[in-house]
Amino acid sequence: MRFMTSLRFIDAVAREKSIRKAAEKLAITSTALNRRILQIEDEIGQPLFERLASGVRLNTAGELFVQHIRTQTAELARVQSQIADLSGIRRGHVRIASGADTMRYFLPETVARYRGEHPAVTFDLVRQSGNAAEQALRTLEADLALIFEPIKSADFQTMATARQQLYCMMAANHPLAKKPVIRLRDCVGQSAILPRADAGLRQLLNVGLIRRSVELGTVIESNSQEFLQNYLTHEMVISFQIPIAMPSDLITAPANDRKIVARPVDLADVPAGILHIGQLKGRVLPVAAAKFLDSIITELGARYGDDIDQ
Amino acid sequence: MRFMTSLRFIDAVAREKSIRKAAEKLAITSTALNRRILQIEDEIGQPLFERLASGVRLNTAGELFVQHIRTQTAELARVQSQIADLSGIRRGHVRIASGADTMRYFLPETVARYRGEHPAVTFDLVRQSGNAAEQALRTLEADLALIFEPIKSADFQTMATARQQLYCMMAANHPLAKKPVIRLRDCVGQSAILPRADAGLRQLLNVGLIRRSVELGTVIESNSQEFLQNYLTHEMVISFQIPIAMPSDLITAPANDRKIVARPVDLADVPAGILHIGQLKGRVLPVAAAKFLDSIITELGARYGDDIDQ
DNA sequence: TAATTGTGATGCATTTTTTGCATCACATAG
DNA sequence: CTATGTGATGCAAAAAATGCATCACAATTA
Repeated sequence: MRFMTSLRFIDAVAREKSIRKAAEKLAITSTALNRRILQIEDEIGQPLFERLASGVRLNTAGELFVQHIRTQTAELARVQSQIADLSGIRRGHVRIASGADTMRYFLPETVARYRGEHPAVTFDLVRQSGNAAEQALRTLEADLALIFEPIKSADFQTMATARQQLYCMMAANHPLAKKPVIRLRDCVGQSAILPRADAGLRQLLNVGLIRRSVELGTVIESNSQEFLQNYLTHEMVISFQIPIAMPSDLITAPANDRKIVARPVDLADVPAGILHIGQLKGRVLPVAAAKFLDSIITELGARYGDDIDQ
Repeated sequence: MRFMTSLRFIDAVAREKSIRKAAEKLAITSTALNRRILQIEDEIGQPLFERLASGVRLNTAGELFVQHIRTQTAELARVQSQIADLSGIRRGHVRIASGADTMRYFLPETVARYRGEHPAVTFDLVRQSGNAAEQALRTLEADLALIFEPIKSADFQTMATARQQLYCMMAANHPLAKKPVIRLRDCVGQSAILPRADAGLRQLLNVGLIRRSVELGTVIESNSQEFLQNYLTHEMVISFQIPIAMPSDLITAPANDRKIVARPVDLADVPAGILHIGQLKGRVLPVAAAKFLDSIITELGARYGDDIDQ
């Protein structure tokens, strides 16, 4: 949209904190960008940026104005999506900020199904921590966030939650694999490979470990879920995972020819964690995003039934 | 604001329902205006206007987009006002839609006091019927509305109300002037001059007249309050008015040297009417408008005390 | 301390965009 | 059918945006 150009440019400068850097990203010269900014500042009647030797920084007026730019950009996207929806073919763009848990299987499957019905809808999927995801909602870089952690921001509006019981993962020939349900005391002395401390799953597990006074032999920490899962076939260790981050047939299907198995951890030891699906409070989502949110909720309902709240 | 030009133009065409007429109002050629519209339609991906032989008309997409333009324009005004407020001197523009009642004395006095404190704030005051005022809020042509009538729109957010008792007005030497309180039965057979049927006051009076089975000799109807009031000194007739539409000292000050007097109508005959002060539901007002609303409420409180609700 | 590097601002020529005139094509009213 | 009004379009002129070269300033580095 042509008339948004100057506003987009200002937003870019605000994010880059430098006119020259922003100009490079925007594929124009710093001269042109600088002039657009001076022009807007002139029309506003006062500067939006402080000029520092190292670049620029938003002043108070700039903060207000950039916030306005971001909400207006999001609003425009919503209206465009609404208009596109009039023609029957749903178009639009959905931006999702989410943790690694849902990026593995849940989102690929859910997005694929949605795109099967609405091929003109495009997606941005950004893997981020809970904090960053909440921030992305606030700066309107994301429409939806899926967060498996306690929610910290008051601006987060939870649209649905899914309870996720912790599962213990291990090679099929691991001694613990024989038990249908794992108690934490069974894990004493076991070597474990775990996600890093900033993951919601790790926090959940820690609660149980402290409560039961169990210590694990943590031999590896990684923020790569791929690594953790694939490592299980190479050494006799255990790991933990929540259902949504596991292949959808891992729990339900018989484990005869599997190399890796998942066993639930007793809820008395580790309570179920909560996956939050939400948006920025008070925001009206574009049609495509709102409908995809419905799609997520339906999918969660089909998978976890009673463990879903809306 | 330069970047709003195309949007402003589209809004103008939507209001004029003709590109050529809008172009004239905007002081450009129809060619330029037409091209801007075609460009935006091209960017949106579908037409916003239906082309008729008599001009243009918004289609559904256009309705959505123009609504967006109007809210965006209002939002921009709010942000600008907020930014201006940072510098200490309050700037801004307040647009008020109101009936004739408050235009006579109340608004001139209240606006003057406010401008005394904030000379950089400018005003638009549009005298309109209740319906039109509600409509003006909806199209974002007005920030505030003062309506002495039942509210019809669900989009109207009442921020304050003031109860207004009906007063009977007459020349000081009129026989009824001796009574401190007027009963409707006192008015039987009196010649009366009244506002037209679409005024809130007239509707209020009618309720009482029907309830008490009283008929007035209505000799003149007019929608000019000036006319009604000034006519009282020329013929022995009565009229009716609410306090807010009377000079502020008419009720309180002694009537010794007055040519015109006001006497309250018994509340048992005619209930008090409600003056509604409000804005478009859900809208965040510019600083100047929000503060002026405070000012109105304060002024009403000072005048009518307990008869104010917030 | 002096040189270097990185920043935003600005004059001038160039390119791109917007505008206005003249005109077309079409619909409606008389 | 004619006259009048509407929006659309080709083309030249006017206006605006852009890029290059360069300046002035501050912070960092040698």
